[in-house]
Amino acid sequence: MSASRTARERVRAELIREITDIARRHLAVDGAAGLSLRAVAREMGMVSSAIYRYFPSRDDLLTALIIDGYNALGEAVENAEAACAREDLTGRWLAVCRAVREWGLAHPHEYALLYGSPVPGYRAPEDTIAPAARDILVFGKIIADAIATGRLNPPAILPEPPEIISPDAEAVRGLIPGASDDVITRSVAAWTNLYGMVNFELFGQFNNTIEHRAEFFDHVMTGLARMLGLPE
Amino acid sequence: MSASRTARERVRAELIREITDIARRHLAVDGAAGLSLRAVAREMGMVSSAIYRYFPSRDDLLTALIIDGYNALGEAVENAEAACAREDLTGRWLAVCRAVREWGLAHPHEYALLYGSPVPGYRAPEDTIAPAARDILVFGKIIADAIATGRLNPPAILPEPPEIISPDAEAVRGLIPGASDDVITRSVAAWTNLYGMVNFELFGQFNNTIEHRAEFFDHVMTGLARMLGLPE
DNA sequence: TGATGTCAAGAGCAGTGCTCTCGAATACTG
DNA sequence: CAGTATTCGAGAGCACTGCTCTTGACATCA
Repeated sequence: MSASRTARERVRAELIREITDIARRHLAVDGAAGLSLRAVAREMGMVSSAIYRYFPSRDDLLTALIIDGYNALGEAVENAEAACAREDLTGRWLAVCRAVREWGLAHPHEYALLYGSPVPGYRAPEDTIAPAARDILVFGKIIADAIATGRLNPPAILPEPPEIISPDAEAVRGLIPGASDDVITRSVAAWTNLYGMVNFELFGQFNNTIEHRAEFFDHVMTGLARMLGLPE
Repeated sequence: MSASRTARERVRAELIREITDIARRHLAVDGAAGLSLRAVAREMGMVSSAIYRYFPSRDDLLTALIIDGYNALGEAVENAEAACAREDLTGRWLAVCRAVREWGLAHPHEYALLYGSPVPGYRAPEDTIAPAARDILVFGKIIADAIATGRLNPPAILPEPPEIISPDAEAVRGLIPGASDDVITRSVAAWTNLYGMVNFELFGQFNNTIEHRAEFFDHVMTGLARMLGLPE
């Protein structure tokens, strides 16, 4: 634990950072499939084999980028939501939605890495779970706040969720304390709708059809707020 | 146009079919990224360069698989919907939803090719547009039937869509004649929710959370039917 | 100073998409 | 029917990939 050892570790950490930075730039330009260890090494003035001292395989580098991506997205969502007045529940929900969409538009390849087709043969390790939940945590807090302040009134036009999904709802309840199965079901549905919209826009399904995408997105997300029972 | 020419063209068509069949099998096992022209050629007992007589590039082979995929999915949706009683509008909608989900579960890699992250550098050619719309056509017909028979009554809990998306709605109205902007907006939202759900399930976002997926899916899709205004 | 561990470099393996050339077989035409 | 034109499979080759292994230089520590 001498100073010299720390020095070595520091240069090592610095190199790892530089590698991921370059890799992220390549990812942003060429997408995940075009990410090449050799190209990253070339840009660093290293020989390709040296990279393997820092990332044992290409998948490990991808994992690092995925974790960074989840954190970047989560941070964007947290910041957007934190800028809203606490009592403006619908505004907080809309801020979350817009933050997801805008981050996706700004970083399409990274977004695809997180929410697009899984990379074949790649299995996300445990380390990705916590960062992946940052945005959901924010969302859950909004619903929980609405419940706690007695301001969640979901319109009674949906059937009750079937008994059998109760254990699943229970697993989600940790994020939304005090929520009924119905509220939890609506929340998960709204969440999938949010990401479904962003997916459709980013992956080209709206091409030649929906052109006023920001307005359309806002309108649908506002409707979801109503379905969730958030106040107008 | 003699018989011999037809003979050559026939063997050519047969070879193309065989290549796509083998490629589809490889795709189902290894995913799009693992699809290798050389491997396909090897399995056919050909030399790799010979494949290029039939598909000028790997992307062209991928395009063929994408078109086949859209057609297979579209056919599955058409068949499922055709098996329903015409007057059972909600049943027809649910049949469409389930057909999409079940086809996706049965062909995850092909589904990912259609609705997952776009393959980098790959641009879908015109030929894919028509097959890609087969499922949407079925869906549009259900809503159009509901309107035509006066049985579409969307609950009035959503805000009106903003004026600015009217041109987009107009573009969709070809699929759902007689629909208001509000109905069209709800339809597109429901459609994205359907695919958002299937994406989340197939791409792993429900792992360790939602385990009773068929039941959850059915419940959410039933809720969407209510939002669309389909009769109970 | 000498032992230990870390590192970059280089060669090499097996695989990829793709191009080009060269004979041979097939189809069309005078 | 004979000659020409077209199509096709085979093979070599280019540039690239991820990854492994060995070698020699360097810094760290006892």
